[in-house]
Formats: sequence, C-alpha cells, structure tokens
Amino acid sequence: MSKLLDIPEVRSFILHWGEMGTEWGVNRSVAQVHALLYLSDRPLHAEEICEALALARSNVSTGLKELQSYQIVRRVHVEGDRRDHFVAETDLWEMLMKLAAERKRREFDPTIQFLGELAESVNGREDVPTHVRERIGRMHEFIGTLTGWYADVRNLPKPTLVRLMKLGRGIARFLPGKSTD
Amino acid sequence: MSKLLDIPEVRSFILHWGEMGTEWGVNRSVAQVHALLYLSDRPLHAEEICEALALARSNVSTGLKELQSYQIVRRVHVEGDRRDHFVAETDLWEMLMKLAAERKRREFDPTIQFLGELAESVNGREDVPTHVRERIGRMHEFIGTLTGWYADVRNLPKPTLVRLMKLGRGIARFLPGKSTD
DNA sequence: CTGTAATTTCAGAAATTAATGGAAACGAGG
DNA sequence: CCTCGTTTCCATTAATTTCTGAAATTACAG
Repeated sequence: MSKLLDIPEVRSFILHWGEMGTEWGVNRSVAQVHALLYLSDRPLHAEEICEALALARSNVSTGLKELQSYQIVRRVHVEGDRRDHFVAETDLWEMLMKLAAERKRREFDPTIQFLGELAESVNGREDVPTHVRERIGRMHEFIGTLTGWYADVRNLPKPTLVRLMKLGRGIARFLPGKSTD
Repeated sequence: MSKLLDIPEVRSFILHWGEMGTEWGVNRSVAQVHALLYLSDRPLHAEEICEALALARSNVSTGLKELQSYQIVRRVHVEGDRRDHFVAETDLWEMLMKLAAERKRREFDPTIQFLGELAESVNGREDVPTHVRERIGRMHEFIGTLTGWYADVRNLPKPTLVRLMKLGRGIARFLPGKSTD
C-alpha cells in the first residue's frame, strides 16, 4: 500500500466520510472504501484496501460491488497484474449525479409507482376523506415533479449546470414572466 | 383516534413512509409519526399517536421532538385540552426546504468546517502529495458551492421556484452566454 | 401550595444492521 | 480440464440503533 494512509489528514478524511455515509443511509465501510479510492491517484486492488482500512476481505468486496452499482467506482485492469483494481470517479459533479440517479432508481421510482397506485385506489372512494385523497395525490405529484426535474437537470451539459449553480438566486432575473424576485 | 387508521391505504402510506425514512437516515418511528400527522386534518396528541402506531409513549415523544427540530411539525394548543397537540407542515415545498435546511445545518456545515481545516492543514505540506491536496480542496469547494446554492434557492419566492422546476432543462434557453443546450 | 395529568429522560432490552472468516464458486492461464 | 489466485456467499458474531417502561420532571388546576 502507498504511504497515503501515513498522512493523518487522509485517515481523518476517510473517517469523516465514513460517518457522513452512515448519516445518509450508506454503510460506513462502503463510504470509507470510496473515500480511500477518491484520494488515491492510482488504482487499488481489494487486498490493499483491506489492509489500509483494516476491513475483512469480504466486506471490501461487497463495498466495491455497491460502489460500482452506483457507478462512482469502476474496475480497471493494471498491466501485468491479474487482480482487479479499482478507481473512483473524481469529478464531483459527475459523482453527485450518479449517486442521485441510483437513489432515484432505488427509492423514488418505486415510491412514485406506489403512490400512484394508492392515489388510484382511493380515487373517488366515499369512505376516504377528501383531505386524505388530496394529500396522497399531492405527495405523488410532488415527488414526480422532483424526479422529473432531476431527469432534466441530469441532461444539461456540465458547463450549463455550473453556470446555473453560480447564478444562484440571480436566476430569477432570467426567467420569463414577472420578475418575482 | 379518528378512523383514519381504518383505511388500509392510510396504513399503507404510513408504512411506506417509515421505510423511506430509514433509507435516508431517519428513524422509522419518526417517519411514521410524520406520515400520520401529514394525513391528519386535525391536531393529534401524543397518546393518540401511540395508539395509532402502537409505539411506546416515550418513543412518540422523542419522535415529535425530532420532527419539531426539523420544523416540519409544530405544537398547537387545542381549546379546553391540557395536552399538547401536533400538526404537520402540509406544504410539501416548505417541508422539503425545511428538511434540507436542518440536514445542512447538522451535516453539511460541520463537514465544510472540517474540510476547510483539513485543506488548511495540508496546504503547502511537502509530505502530502499534490493530488491529495487538490482533491480535498475540490471536495471542500464543491460542498461549499452546493450549500451556497441551497441558501440562494431557499430565498426564492415559491412561485419562482415552481416555475424553475417546471422549466426543467428548458432553463438553458434563458441563461446568458452561449446556449449550450 | 398540593395533587394530578402530561411530558421527558434514561438505562437496559430487543431488534436490526454490519462485519467477519471460512467455504464454495469462479475464471484466467497454462 | 487443472491449478491458482481471486471473488462471492453465507452463517456466525459484533456493533449499533431503536424501543421500551419506569422514574423524574414539568405544567397546571384548584
């Protein structure tokens, strides 16, 4: 293993990232593996990661699989080495978009589906109070709008996105219709 | 308790919301209490919530406190009743913004602080590889940009926000500079 | 004040989730 | 079609989180 882990700041970063993960429903080891790869400038193989983070091999393997399913880590081949090696996405915009995409797929899409069915089911039912029908419907619509928006934003070229971010609330100035700002 | 819980769709909604919570680092009971209040058109007191969700009184109390700390549930007084009653925010935009605000405060602000210190600490250090300094710095800047953007968006009037959302990727058309869309 | 109802706190129990190590499966190279 | 190094699976153990009930505290009415 490199001397990356000899740098206290690197260890510190990895630990913090692990904690962040747990706060957002990502398992600590998975987040730590990700942090390590993010800070590495060369592909690492599973054994190195185990050693660096003192995790069981199987745990690292699972973690790598999970990170790959998010598409923020990918397998690369290293010349003359039979083992798989791994590198992390280092473009943070790309990373965020990919994380969002996967969580949308795993959690939001099924929820929209589910709420759609609920809304359907209570639609016009005498025994269901109006306000319940309304609120289920509004939740359905709301989550739909959010994910629709995400799908849109995802397809914007990165420079446009960055420009948008930088604009912040200044965006209001450029919108059609009355300037409500 | 009302007959809300007699409606299978209502139970179903509450259960699903509870699961969603756990996926995002919010405790299941807390999310369920929230779901129940969201679907209720009148203030509920703690005892009713316990009964409805079959949770211990203390658990409900903790959950309500948590929801209040997010500002998506508030205490209201009901005429002639000594007990505290609770209602949920039903404007979903408002709710999302408040959730975001609180998680920013709890998780992002400390992380930015932390990364700032790390970046400071490795700045110009010979023993820290350039790419590590760079990547820590970029992460710091990135999270900073995100939360800055949030702060901006939060202050936009809701109609503007909604307009923005609806526009989606069409937004590119209205931006200054070359139309990269 | 005093007594009672409502709420919060807290330490331990229960449940859930994560991590481990060994065994089985896999696959590239011979 | 073996062999060797690697990865994946799975049952067990460990750690963490959640939930509970009893005790403490607070709020309030008389």
